[in-house]
Amino acid sequence: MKADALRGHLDPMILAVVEAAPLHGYAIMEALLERSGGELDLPTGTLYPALRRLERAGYLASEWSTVGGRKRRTYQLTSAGHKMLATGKTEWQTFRAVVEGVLRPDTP
Amino acid sequence: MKADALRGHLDPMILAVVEAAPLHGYAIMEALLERSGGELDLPTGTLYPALRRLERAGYLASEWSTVGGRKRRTYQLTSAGHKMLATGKTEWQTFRAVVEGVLRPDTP
DNA sequence: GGCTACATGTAGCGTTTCTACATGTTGGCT
DNA sequence: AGCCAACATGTAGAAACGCTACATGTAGCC
Repeated sequence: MKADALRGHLDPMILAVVEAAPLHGYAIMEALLERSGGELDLPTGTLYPALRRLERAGYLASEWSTVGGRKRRTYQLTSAGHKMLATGKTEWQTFRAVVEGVLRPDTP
Repeated sequence: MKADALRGHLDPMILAVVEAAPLHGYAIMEALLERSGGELDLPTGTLYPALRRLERAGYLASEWSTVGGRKRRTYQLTSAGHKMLATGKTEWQTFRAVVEGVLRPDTP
C-alpha cells in the first residue's frame, strides 16, 4: 500500500478506534494494526502528531495517567469528534463510490 | 469530499479512463466527471500536471493532434501503464479493506 | 462585441505522512 | 550484570501532490 494513500483518511480511522474505547497512543497503534488485519502499521512519527492535531482541532481530548510506571496520554472523543467521525464515514462512502465508479468498468 | 482524499488514488483513476480509450486532457476531465456521477470535477491545475507526471513516469504516452482548429494532446496507456493500472486496482482493494476494517465496527 | 465551451498549461501554497532521531521504563533472557 | 525487546511518547525536517490563481488562445453562438 502506497505511503500517502492514507491522506485524509487517517483521521476518521483514528476517531473510530477511539470511539470504541478511550485509548492511549500506543494502544491506538495496536488497535489499528489489529482492525486492519496487520496492514496498517503506523510509524510513531505519523500517529503522535496526528493525535495532537486532532486534539488541537477539538475532536479529541486527552488525559495523562500512569500505569505500571509508564506515562500514558489517553484520548477520548469529544462531541465534535463524534460528529466528525460521522461525517468522515459518509465522506468515505462517497469517496469509495467515486473511485469504484471510475475504476469499475472492465475490472478483470 | 475533502481536497486531498484523492492523494495516491488519482493516478489509477486517470489510467483507467485512458485505458478504455485514448483521450486528451479535457476529455479525461469529462470522463472522470461522468464516471464519478458528477463528483470528481478536477481543476486543470490538478489534471494537467498529473498527466505530465504519469507520462514522465512512463505510464502514458502522448501525441499532438489538431481537431477543428484546436490542439489536443492525446494520451494512451503504455504497457507499463497497463501494469500500473492493474497494480493500482489491487492496491485499491487492499486499501478499501483496511479502511472499512477500521471504520466498520458499529457503523450505525 | 461579448460570452460560453473547448483546450492546455505554469507558479507557488498548504497539508500531511514519512524517515530519522531522541528519551525513558519494565521485564525477560543469558 | 548486561542486553534487548516491548512499552510509551515525542520532535525536526523532507517529500509528495492536489489546490488556487493566473495565463493564453480558438470556435461558435447571440
